[in-house]
Amino acid sequence: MVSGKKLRLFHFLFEMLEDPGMAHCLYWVPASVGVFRFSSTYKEHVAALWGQRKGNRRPMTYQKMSRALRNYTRSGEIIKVRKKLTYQFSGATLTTLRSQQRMKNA
DNA sequence: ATCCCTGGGATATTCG
DNA sequence: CCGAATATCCCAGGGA
Repeated sequence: MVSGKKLRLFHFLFEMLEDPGMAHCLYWVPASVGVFRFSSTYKEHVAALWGQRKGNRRPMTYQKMSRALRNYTRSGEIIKVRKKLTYQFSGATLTTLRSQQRMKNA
């Protein structure tokens, strides 16, 4: 048991993106709504943090985290952008994420 | 050819 | 026991 409440991968990534301190490893791509990119140098750090947050037995890697990201293609939360290490939240997912963020800050 | 990124099937695990 | 959401494993394809 990690904490009791489920934290989804896309929620975690959104949190990282909203944290200025994480900008060196994960950041929004200017000019495109909901598009973000991993730093090729620190992508493994983001994965490691995700694995720690979930309390996984074995360390999380970008390879495994990206596999989970590809599953979102089927469910529609996130789609892959043709550019390297770049993905995009679907409009609906982004709307949900942003509204939840407002409620938290209110 | 090598490295790195990408795509996805199969199976295991955790939790409600 | 069942299903959702990964987690883990693994292999293949493509581009610089």
